[in-house]
Amino acid sequence: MEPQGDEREPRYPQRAPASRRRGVLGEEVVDYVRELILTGTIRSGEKIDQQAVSEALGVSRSPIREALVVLGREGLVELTPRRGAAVAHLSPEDIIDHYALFGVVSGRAAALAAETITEEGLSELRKVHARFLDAGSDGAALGPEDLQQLNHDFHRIINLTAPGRTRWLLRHLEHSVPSSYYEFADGWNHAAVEHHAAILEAIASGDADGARRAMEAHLQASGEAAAAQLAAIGFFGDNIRATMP
Amino acid sequence: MEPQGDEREPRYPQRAPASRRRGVLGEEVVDYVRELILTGTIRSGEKIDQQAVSEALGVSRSPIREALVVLGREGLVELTPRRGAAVAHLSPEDIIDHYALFGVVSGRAAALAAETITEEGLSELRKVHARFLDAGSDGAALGPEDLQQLNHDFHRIINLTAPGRTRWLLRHLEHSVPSSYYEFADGWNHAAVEHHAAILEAIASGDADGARRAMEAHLQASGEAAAAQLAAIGFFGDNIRATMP
DNA sequence: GAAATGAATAATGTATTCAAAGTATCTTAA
DNA sequence: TTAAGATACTTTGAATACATTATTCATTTC
Repeated sequence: MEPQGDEREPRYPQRAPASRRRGVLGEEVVDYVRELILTGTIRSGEKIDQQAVSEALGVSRSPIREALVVLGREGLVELTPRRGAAVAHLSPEDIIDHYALFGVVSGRAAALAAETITEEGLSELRKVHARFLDAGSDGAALGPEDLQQLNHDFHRIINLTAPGRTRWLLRHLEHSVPSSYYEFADGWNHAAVEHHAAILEAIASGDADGARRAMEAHLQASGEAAAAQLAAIGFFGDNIRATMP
Repeated sequence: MEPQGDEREPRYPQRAPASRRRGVLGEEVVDYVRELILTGTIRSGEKIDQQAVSEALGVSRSPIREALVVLGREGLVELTPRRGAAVAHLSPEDIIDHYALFGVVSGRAAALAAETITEEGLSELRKVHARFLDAGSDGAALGPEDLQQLNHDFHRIINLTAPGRTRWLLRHLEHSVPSSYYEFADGWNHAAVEHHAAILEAIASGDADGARRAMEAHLQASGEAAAAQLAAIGFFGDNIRATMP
């Protein structure tokens, strides 16, 4: 097939769709392309070749198009009417802003949690936080994915007290941005533990406004860490221009 | 079912796509279906027949599918893997919640406006508000659409001070819910004028937190009005069951 | 008579085809 | 040599075709 220089698009790693079941192909394509974007494999502003993705995944262009429409709605790709799709041109400020939004919505959830969380929920929250705390202090046998999971659980318990639409928006805000906290920075987990402690304390004492503020601060810090991580992997890759005459 | 209903789906009003330009058909279908949902033409939980929509608009099913995927992301439509699309099952509480989210995000924009709005922006805002105020007091020759426009302008000026992603989210939150304020209720404009006055005053005095709270209160009231309007048009149409034997 | 089984029917999801618009290449003139 | 224009090629967006799955409805069985 490629004897010599048939370098169509070696950029898109081939991957067989996890499940061949009809009806979910589009979502799998969404995940695939989103990962390519968030890992910096395809850079900001770069065009997304429908046929290349189609060949890489071994599916037709129909699910590809639907996936690109979804990612367009998420704001990760820009769709230009007759010119196709390209990776959205997102600046570090956009990431910060996105996390600030994430913050005000999560803050609302935290405020609601402070008012309505049950004793069971609170004890669950304390348990998760304790494990998170231990992992940071004594270097327990927890891998970065475990920390990621604990962090996720902490937020999930809080968000469970929020109404459906708030949870729905939180899910979307979380997915359309890098969430691999364990990749953020070295000191990140330490900072996150302190943030979580403040959030937990406010919720436990029924301080809705304090919980809101603590959560907003936490997400703001997360945004800065996420922007830094993205910069590190070349997500904002404007350095291309710097190397070009 | 209709007694002699050999007609396929008389529910979908035929409509010629406004522009035949390639590349925007999908968006037009989105608008069409969204309007059908928000006007209560198709009820909560009702199935959306792709072919019927396709025939009503005179386009193929491809743009229909893309539109349904978009509406699924907006939360107005529920997509079940091999069972197609149905109008999302939204409760009054969901509408209230949606507006509460709208409120916290708008509140962030208002807080930013209080800190960063320019003199020009502030004077624009005062001008728009004055016209809105006049329309309410002396029954000026302003139609409901004009009031709607003035209300929209008021918010737009505030939101212009917000970063790009915040504006982007606000646009989406606004579109996926009824925004015909002039249809809300009789006293609505009067209430909105008072809310706007409070927002304007807080922004003008640089009171970020006050602007945020005023905006949140405004959107919460809007949510209740919107839920009432939706109930009035039968959006939550569970009364069907009551009239059926 | 109600539940269950199976075939017929319809609708969905994906692939494929086709026409229009974009992009690149080549030619020609200034 | 560069700029402009024409032509070939690519890619997109929409339409159509096809295969699979869901739904309906008649028939059978308990």
